[in-house]
Amino acid sequence: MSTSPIRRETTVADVAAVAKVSKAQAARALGGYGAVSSDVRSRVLKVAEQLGYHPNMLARSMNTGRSHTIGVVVGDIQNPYFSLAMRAISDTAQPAGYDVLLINTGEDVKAEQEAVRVLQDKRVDGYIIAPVLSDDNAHLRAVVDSGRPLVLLDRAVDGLEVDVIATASEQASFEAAQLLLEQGHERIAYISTLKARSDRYGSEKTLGSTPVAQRLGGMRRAFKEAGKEFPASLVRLNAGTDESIHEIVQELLAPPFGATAIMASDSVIALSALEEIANAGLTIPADLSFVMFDDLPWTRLLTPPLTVVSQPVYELGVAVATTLIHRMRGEQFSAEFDFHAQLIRRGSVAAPPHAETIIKRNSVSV
Amino acid sequence: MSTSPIRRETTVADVAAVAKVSKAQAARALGGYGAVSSDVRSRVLKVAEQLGYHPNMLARSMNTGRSHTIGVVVGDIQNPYFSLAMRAISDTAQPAGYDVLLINTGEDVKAEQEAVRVLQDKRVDGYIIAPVLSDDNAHLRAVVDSGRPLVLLDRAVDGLEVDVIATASEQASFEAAQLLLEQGHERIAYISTLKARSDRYGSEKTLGSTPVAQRLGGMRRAFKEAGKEFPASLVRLNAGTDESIHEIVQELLAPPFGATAIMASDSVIALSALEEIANAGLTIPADLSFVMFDDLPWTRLLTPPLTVVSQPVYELGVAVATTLIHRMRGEQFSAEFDFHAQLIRRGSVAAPPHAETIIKRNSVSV
DNA sequence: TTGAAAGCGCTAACAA
DNA sequence: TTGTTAGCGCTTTCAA
Repeated sequence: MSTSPIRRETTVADVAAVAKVSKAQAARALGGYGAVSSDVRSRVLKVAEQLGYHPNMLARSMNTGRSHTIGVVVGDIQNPYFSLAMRAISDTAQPAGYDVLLINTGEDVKAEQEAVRVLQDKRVDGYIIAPVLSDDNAHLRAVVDSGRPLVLLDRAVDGLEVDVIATASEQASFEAAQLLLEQGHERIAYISTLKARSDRYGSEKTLGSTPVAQRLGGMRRAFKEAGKEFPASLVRLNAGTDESIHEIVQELLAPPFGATAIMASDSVIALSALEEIANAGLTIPADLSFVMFDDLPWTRLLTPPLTVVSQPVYELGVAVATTLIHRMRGEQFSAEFDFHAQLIRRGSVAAPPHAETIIKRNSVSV
Repeated sequence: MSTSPIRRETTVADVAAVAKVSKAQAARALGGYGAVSSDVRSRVLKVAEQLGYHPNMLARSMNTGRSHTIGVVVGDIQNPYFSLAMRAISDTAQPAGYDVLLINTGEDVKAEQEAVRVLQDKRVDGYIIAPVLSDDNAHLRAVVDSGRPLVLLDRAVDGLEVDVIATASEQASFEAAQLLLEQGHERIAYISTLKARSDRYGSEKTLGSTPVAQRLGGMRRAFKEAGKEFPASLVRLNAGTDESIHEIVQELLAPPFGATAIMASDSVIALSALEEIANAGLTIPADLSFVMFDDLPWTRLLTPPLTVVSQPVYELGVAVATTLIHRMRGEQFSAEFDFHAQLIRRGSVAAPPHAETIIKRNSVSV
């Protein structure tokens, strides 16, 4: 072996010595700052190349105070919503010279607090967080107090004045509920992973300005306009696991509740719910109507294709990264992003089984 | 404001001063190493708490040489295969005290080289890489030479003796091809994103020990056992974009090639291909049989449900992280992982349109 | 168990 | 343009 396996990495000092210049000059040439004559620069660079010099970013960061790393905290990187956003963040941050330290919390608040802690210790230059809870913010406040920029993805947090990049979904949700109401549905269920103190949704309870709150707001408005009462008992939160979703769906479909339509808050929930619906032997949309949030490619391949509410997830990711980058650079930045969800009508919504008026109308037209 | 926005972070020295102990003792107490009396420790810890002390990991890493960070390089984090593996890596690394620096290469070799460079500079303790190419390894060799452990995910690289965690897929692929052959298919196409010099597959060309090579090997074996010639002209590589996949599918379906069955190398390809197949007005499995690699939840929801080759992706991720962690700790480790893909027969494979013998058999039994 | 002092590899004053 | 000298915040000798 020509190179010993355990060898010290070459440093600026090594390069400087061989190139016969001062450590400072070598550092300047290597770091690309300060004033260096082209003669010295080329000599230093050549020696560095020969010696296989690689700058130690840890040392550099310690001096400059910038790590050129951003911390991203999400609930579940496996969820297509987040992996797409992550892709966008990565695509945007990389060309700007930032790398991404990714922490997955499994939608657990304690893990999120821990994540923030780690990122602070590692001195990331900025944070992108999709917070689990909207009303527990001590750890997020600590980030803000640290003076490093934080941009929230998807959900705002009560009393925290930071940039929030999210999708306006009240209107799309309104339209979805309206569509269902027009078809004769009244018992419309909504299932979400959103963490809440209770699994049930009380209208009095504030869900903050989370997307879920917006969506329920849109639904309420549709019910109000239709002169019907919003079935708050059909809203289910904390739908974290496959099992819990299966249970929820069973319960919603059974007598006391008897949902005739289900709106799934994201694709992960939808997949579990659809599985359970199939298990129950129900056919969409004849027995049950279905709407899912997020427009994934496979929704078009189902029979019938799913009616969905699409969100500009990639664009959201780009926006959140762009905003953060501007903040980290200390630049003025006040772009107004206007992302809104959009209802895409496909085939999974129809009249409920026993809505006589609708069925009558259908039988006439068919 | 009680706290000035621009303030220096509290350091060990600050804590030491207030606690009236030496910097060294404070550091020992805070860092949890060396010998510290319980009296000093508690005093130091209390002061640290009051002052809101947070260790500067950059400084610590510089001294210890360990950053407690692992670098993960993948082609496309948006691909469910990688996002699931990533989830597994994160779930495994976190409890072991490692964070993840994620770099997405977009399946571009230059980006991969750059990624490795960045990770080296940031002094990650170990690397998990799903290499784009199997025969271009200078940058990977540099990693090995640096003395920090590298574990390859999914694909081996020629001449690089490092741990490789991958799925054995020759047999499952053999069975898939066999299933198709039994049904009367001979013009079986295979579409992959694998980067190759040519889009076409020449049997003489070595694909290294990539999963694709294994899969094609399995298919060849099935053809050989059936006494048929393997249609190498129906193997398509470099299927990177939606457009290219659409084109490939169109071409494969048209006269010169006339594929009667398609095997999609991953879910991203499958989605594009299925879309194009639907556009072409073809019905699966009546007009065309279809097999996809990776068993995603939605494949069960299609009509017909897709016949797939499932891979233990999460387990793969856990294994790759576990292996790396052992290596980083310098522990002896030689667990034999035995991951193999598995054919799951569902409904997307049937006899090709004009296979008289099969059709005859069907019409008897139905 | 404690403390003083050196040093990790780099950047940042300051002089020359 | 160059070099000298201090640090950055921590760990790590080495003595005491």
